[in-house]
Amino acid sequence: MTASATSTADFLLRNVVEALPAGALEAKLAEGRPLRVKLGIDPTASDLHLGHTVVLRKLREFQDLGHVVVLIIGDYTARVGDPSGRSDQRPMLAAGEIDLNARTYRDQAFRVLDPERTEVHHNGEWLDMRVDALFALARTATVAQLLERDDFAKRYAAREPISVLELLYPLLQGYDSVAVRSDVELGGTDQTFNLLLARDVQHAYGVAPQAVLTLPILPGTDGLRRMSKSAGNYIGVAEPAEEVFGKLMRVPDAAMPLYYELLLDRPFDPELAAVESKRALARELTARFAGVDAATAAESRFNRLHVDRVTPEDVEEGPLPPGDPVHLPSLIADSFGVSRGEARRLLAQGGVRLAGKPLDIADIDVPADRLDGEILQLGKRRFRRFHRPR
RNA sequence: GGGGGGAUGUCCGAGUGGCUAAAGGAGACGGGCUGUAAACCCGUUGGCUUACGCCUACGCAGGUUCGAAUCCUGCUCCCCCCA
Repeated sequence: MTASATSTADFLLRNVVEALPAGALEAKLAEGRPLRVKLGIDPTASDLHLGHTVVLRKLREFQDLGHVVVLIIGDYTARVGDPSGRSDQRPMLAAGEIDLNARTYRDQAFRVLDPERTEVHHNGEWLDMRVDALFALARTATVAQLLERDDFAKRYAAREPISVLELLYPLLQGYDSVAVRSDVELGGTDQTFNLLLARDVQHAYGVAPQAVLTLPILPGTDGLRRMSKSAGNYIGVAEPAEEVFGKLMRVPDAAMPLYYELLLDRPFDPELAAVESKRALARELTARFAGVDAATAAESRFNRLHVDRVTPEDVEEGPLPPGDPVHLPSLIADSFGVSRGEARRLLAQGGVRLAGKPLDIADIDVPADRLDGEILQLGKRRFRRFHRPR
């Protein structure tokens, strides 16, 4: 092995939790050719989120060294639903929904990846196979082997259901590796089993087994559970700048070191005040995905809203309903999409402001004059200005 | 084929005839505090109603009862075990 292959490997192994089997990556690099580095993403949600970008950034590093990324949109595997890290079965997605999601993935992935060095495939290209081909694939692993997987083992022990289809998932993912002849595959640590099983599948098909790199899982905005759409704790790369910035400011302080390590190129400074390090992170990441201008605007709006507590001027406008006085619960319910009961509750809790001043439950009916041209605020973040229709 | 268990509010999960719009937790939301949409504290969390209150709700359809999430019958769906 050459010295340069070793130092390149060291660079590529930064942040990597495990590189399996030992020395496999170095050996591949030593071949001196552009490697095919695989990442599979199932289009189960419409957006890529920051959690995905941890792996995407690592792929980018490979690209910058001249290697080729093979991005697989798992349109077929999405129909199975990867059970990794889940304790219950996933609902199958409708084909139309999957197609819709798949379309947006490529564009979003290219916010991080270099399109020039990326091959994109849908695994329906090869997984739409004949039954005898599927039989051949199914023969490459045993039930005992598949039950080795941690979450399968737990569910089996707990007598929870495991469908045969789920059991098949790792094999399908492994077949992807055969089809694209991947040299290296990346994934989160929850993917370790699948990534390794792919080696066996490749071997069974007479293809050189891939090296496997696993990366840490990024926690979501709750700072606890892995970032995912279904947990509702995700930050999408295509979200409006304001959302990205605000959501990042909502991430618990305790998760900051990990966010720095996995998403930024510079280390977390424990000396810096929590707010400042979070702010810097939010600024940088928002700029990365939404652009510098949008990030700057998002930050200043955030400051006005949450630091200065100033009512913004540029808010959505709407007409006042006919009738005077105006029944506030109805107006709030219709404008903000909450129920009248909730509007009433918010009013009673001091969560409704008119022109910056809190209203209370006595203000259930308000003269149209008081509302005309003024801004109604619901909670901290929802605003609307009303005008009397002419 | 046989036996057993289950379906409760956004989610998880108590509840076996009235005190149950339904414990508890999570989440979400509001307020307070704050250089954060962090942490922490308090509160709210089915719909309609200024309010009294009314309506809807515990898989679906019937039934028993003064009264049912709780009992009975049928149905649908799900899970486990044995074969």
